[in-house]
Amino acid sequence: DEEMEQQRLDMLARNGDRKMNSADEPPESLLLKDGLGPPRDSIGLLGFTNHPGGSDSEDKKVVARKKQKKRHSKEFGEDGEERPREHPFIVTEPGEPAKGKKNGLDYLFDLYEQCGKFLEEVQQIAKEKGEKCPTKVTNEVFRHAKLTGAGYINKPKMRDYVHCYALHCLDMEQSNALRKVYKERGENVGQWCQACYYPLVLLARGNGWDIDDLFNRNEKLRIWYVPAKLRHLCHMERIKHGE
Amino acid sequence: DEEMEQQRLDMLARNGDRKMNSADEPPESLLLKDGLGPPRDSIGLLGFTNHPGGSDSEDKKVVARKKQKKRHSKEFGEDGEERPREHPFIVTEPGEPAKGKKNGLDYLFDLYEQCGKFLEEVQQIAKEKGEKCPTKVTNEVFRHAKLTGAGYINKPKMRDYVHCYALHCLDMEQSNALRKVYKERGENVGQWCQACYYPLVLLARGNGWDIDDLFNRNEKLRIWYVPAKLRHLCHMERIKHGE
DNA sequence: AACCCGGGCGACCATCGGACGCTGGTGCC
DNA sequence: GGCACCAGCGTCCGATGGTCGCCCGGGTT
Repeated sequence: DEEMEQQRLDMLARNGDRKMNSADEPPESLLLKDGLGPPRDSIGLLGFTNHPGGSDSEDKKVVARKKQKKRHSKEFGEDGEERPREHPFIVTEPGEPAKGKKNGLDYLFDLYEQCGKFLEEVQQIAKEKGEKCPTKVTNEVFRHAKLTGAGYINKPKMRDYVHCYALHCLDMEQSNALRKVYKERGENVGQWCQACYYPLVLLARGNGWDIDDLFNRNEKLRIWYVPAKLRHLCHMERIKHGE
Repeated sequence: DEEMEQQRLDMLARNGDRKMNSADEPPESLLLKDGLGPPRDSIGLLGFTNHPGGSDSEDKKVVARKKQKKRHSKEFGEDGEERPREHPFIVTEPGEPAKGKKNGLDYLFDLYEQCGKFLEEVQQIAKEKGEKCPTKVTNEVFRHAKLTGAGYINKPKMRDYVHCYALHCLDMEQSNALRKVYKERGENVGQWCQACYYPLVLLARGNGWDIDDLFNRNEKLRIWYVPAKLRHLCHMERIKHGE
């Protein structure tokens, strides 16, 4: 059980790998004006520049990840249709179009709405066929989206930003404010993405630490799995704040 | 799509493998007095003594099932604790104790209540640990039951009789009547188990063919997955009855 | 004791939810 | 053009829901 807690910490920490430049580290106000905001790293989201030095005997199973090989044939046609990668997202304010070969956050959030539509189609089809009817965005929904022409939608992308969409749904004011601040600072998408966790943890605190309930009560959010990272952050804060 | 329908039929049919003795085939009244009851096999539950002769080129993937080896060491102790198999169920009337080395149906249904309790424990634990909280009887619940001393509970057993428990929950009158009839006939558990499907299909019909809704509205049933076979039977009947 | 019926549940499988880091697109100099 | 940054998403993985039929318990002869 203690061992599991350590694994969870490791997992959460890994995200801190993204380079942390201490020189121009943003002030705490980044977390938005509330006096509630703990100092930047107090819940373990950042820091841990690398594996915590303490226990190097703890190789465990977390280590060995097999080398991934992308075929990406490059050599002539091969089979059919290699989709070019989508343009990266940049932090934009609401209504602001993305400049250059980039996509804005309004577009990102629209993708979630599209998935909702695809889910409804999958549900309709399932009911007609007398098959089990999903209540969440499942692999089947992503498959259906891809086959139905939305090849630009895929599971890992949508999973990466679920919590950002959650903030957008649960507190658009705060979501918009966060976008504005991060845009003006010139922060990259990764930083903004990380920053979205905090306001959500605060929202969860105001809801008796029940993040699942927060998701389930919201019409748009109900169909998305609560990201494990968000759930664990809420848990850790609850413990730290003394239940 | 047509191919899938065929696979479904195959699957449903396989159950008919249980020897069908045409000599002493029970009369249609077996289905209980309602005039609604179609003739015994009209929804494809039985019959299909073996693979439909039509397409033998259709080896597909349905065929190759690997040889199962049960270790069942037999040779002295080996490791620890080989649980003896539970006594088989027999059809009993409500309140009737099972004779001989058998278990009665009241006991069977109690197992489902026990699983409900184990689920509640797992939910409590999950909430305390800030982990995802199951709403259904999952593998985790079976694991918890086994570890917590209910070694006589296991997944395939509980799955085998979910629809019987469903009938018990949704229409105890009819469930009790069915038990009585099958008991008096001296039918075995397999026959009774099969017979439980029909009343449920009828119940579903009275609920706009929505079997999931029937499960979800019932306090006790909500935690059990709707068996695929039951869902498909409802679907086939809906189609046959002209939507 | 020998036999056969029938069903308990071990073990398997496709697919799921979930995660991570390799490529390679992109902007800057 | 060359390079460094960084994030899209291919690909992997443990575990899940679901299933089937082997093996043997049990009643009968």
